[in-house]
Amino acid sequence: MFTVGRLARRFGLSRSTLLYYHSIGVLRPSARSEANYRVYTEADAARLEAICRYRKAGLALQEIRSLLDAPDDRTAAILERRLEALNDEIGQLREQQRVVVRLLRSRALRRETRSMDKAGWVAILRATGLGEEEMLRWHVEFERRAPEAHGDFLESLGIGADEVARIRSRSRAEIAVSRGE
Amino acid sequence: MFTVGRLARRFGLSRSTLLYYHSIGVLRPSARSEANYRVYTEADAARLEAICRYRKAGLALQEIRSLLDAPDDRTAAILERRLEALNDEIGQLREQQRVVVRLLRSRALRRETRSMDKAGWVAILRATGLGEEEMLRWHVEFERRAPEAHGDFLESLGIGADEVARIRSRSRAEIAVSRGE
DNA sequence: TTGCTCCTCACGTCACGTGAGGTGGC
DNA sequence: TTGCTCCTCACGTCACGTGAGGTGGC
Repeated sequence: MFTVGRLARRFGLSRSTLLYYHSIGVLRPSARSEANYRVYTEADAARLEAICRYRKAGLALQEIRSLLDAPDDRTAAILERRLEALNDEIGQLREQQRVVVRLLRSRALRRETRSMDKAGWVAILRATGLGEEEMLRWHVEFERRAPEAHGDFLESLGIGADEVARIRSRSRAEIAVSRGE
Repeated sequence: MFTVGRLARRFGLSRSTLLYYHSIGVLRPSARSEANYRVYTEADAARLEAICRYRKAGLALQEIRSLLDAPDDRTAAILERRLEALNDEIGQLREQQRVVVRLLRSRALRRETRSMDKAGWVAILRATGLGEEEMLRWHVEFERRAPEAHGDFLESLGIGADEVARIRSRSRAEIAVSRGE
């Protein structure tokens, strides 16, 4: 003999789940106590166990109800139908995965073409009228004012780590020189 | 310039879907006509196209809305999160598949143990007082009155096809004898 | 009396579908 | 006038979760 809360805890469910199961008639308590409490018997618990098994298979509660209340010659057919439905659902999620991957790729592509690589930047700076010396000056200023951002920027151009390190150390050397060290 | 119905048809959606998109603010028409009709522009259509793409990825409409209205540096993160969620969901459905298969197997097993095998039948018939001769007579009767059912029955006992064939041909031979052939 | 469990509504969720009752344009 | 589309509520779906307001047993 159980009350709702006890039965719920025994099966790792919430009380409101059992109240819902009662309301839709898939699991009705065998009796009521004097104080109008729901009283569940061992037979009710056994039924709940079956319900949980079928729920783990993803069957709808209405289906479970008709399955438990009807003779079980339909059970196998229902389970096989569920198997097919699961295949469909998994296929749909796989399709969604493909869509997500495509979206990620197209975004990466767009960013690649939208953002700049080394050649593009050099071209712009040169068009602005900067020579080799001014470009070095530009790196030095960038490194002096925002060294981390400078590093991030260089890496975002797709330059190798060693070249990034070379540019930055050369910039730092120039900074030291300008300080008279 | 489109009205709801037109735009819906163009994208293979229902009118109520667009009404719903309006109500939650993910796609608001740019204007209203004199008669209070929703008026959608090409820009709205472009936005709807993006919405459909993200929906095919299984993103929630709220997420899509914030994704479209915010700068898109969060897009990649959201898509990657969706990819993980999809993996989880697929995993859960696979688990459900395993449960269904187990249920089907256990049902088959239960039926096997509930139903009879050859030894069980022979034991029952022998306990009923039948000797070898009467058992042959029983097969003969069964084969005479319902040959297909006889075959099904023998196969249901898990007997090999060759033994089934032997039993039945012997039964048929007896039938022929009893007819005086 | 204090906690605890119990009770019965009733509303919210998500992405729509489906009327109901009424209006506007060809 | 007849169809057609349009409009705005409002309710239903599925499996619960979450209060709200109140009662019973240790």
